[in-house]
Amino acid sequence: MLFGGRKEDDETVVAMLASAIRRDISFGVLPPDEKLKIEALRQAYGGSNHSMSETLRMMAAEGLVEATSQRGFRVMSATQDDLEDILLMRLQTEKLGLKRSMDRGDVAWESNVVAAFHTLSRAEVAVVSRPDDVTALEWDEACRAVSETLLSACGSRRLIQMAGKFYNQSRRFRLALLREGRIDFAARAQRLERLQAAVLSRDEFAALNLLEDDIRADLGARQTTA
Amino acid sequence: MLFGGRKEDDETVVAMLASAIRRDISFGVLPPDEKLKIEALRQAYGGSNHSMSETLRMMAAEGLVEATSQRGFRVMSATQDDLEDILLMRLQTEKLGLKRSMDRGDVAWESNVVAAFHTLSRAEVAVVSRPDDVTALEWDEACRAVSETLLSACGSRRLIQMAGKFYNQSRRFRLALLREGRIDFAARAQRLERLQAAVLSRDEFAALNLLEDDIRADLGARQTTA
DNA sequence: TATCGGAAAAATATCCAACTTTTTTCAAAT
DNA sequence: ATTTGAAAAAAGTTGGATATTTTTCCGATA
Repeated sequence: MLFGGRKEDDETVVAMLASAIRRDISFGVLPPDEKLKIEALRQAYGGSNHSMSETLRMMAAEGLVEATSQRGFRVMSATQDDLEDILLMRLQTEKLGLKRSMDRGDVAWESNVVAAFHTLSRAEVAVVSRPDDVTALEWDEACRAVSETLLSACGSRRLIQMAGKFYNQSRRFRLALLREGRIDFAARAQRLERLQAAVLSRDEFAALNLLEDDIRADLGARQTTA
Repeated sequence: MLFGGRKEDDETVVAMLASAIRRDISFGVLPPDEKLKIEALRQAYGGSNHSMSETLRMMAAEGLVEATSQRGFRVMSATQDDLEDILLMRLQTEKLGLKRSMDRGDVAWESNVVAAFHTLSRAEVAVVSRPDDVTALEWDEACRAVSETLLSACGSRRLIQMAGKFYNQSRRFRLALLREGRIDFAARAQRLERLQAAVLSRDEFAALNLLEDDIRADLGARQTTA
């Protein structure tokens, strides 16, 4: 475990186990395709065999873990195909969600968008200067919050859920890019600023293109626009 | 339980419980928003409390059941909003999937499509003449098989999963329409025939429009095209 | 040497019974 | 009518026990 992030507040045991394992998968502590043996995990993370079993079953639904009947669980693979598949789904869900939010969002939504972008800009500065795991996690959370906020006015509960799920699946790849120093933060800052402006001025065409660029950059893909 | 559909073949206990409960939710035996108490379900469907708990947690991920921390589970609501949300997601996922399949599908895919449509046409005849629950279930399965086959060549594992998930969520609504005799099977037959023709002749525009019409009709929504 | 088969070991899946904590219910008191 | 708080119900958790399945490994056979 990277840092004993037990939020001993209100969460249930299964939820705590899930977030710990989720984090370790995101950071690659549990590498792709690794077998997840109940007993071993139980000793490493705590909890009973049942709790662990339920946790893994839950994470299988999230797409972070692969379940095979009577053969247990393993960390979801992270091949080029997976990356492209996740990229496709993120583009589809987030673009649609943003479009709908821009059609429906009110002033309160706009304020939330501004707030989320502001938080992110601070997190970007922090992660550039202090690239440890805690900062990385906070940066990633800020990114997620922006995405979530952008979609929050789309009016479709299921679309939001789906987008969140695929964002979670993409975490591993983004954090790997960060670790390898392959993120151009200057370009990012510019892109995010333009995205925020486009969203607030309700320039749908520009916003969707910028969002697409951002998601592609997030996953290390080539840009569409020059 | 409608009919003790235990497939005592290979499935695990949790899988059997899930398919039994899934079916009872689809048929409305377990109505929307009904509280699902572990102990009561355990007695009705069998299995231990853990098996039931895992089953419900799994079904929550499928979107057929709603889980609230420390407050148990209830059958997912089935409001007009839910219907429209599911409709939106089915349109998005299935249209994109079909488009991609039509770009990529080979002759083997075409053969599968023809086969699936043929099976469905037989099931349609059966469900019109003999509208009992078993026939309804077979008809529904044939519909699902067509949808799954249409998407099978789309090249995106996650897209296929999503589409299947939302199809499952829409089952309740389709079966309700069927029960209430609100399905125009003549129009359906025509639509399906035209859809198959459009798909096979790779007429993307026509195919996507027909698919949209079919999904909308499936969920009792107004048609877009006159 | 390769592989085939089957015993041994490991791991999963399941159940039972008890216990803790949280939520819900319900009736009495303000 | 609202609040309060104790009793009841239900969810969450655990440990241990057992059955079933998968994997591993080793010797026999071709």
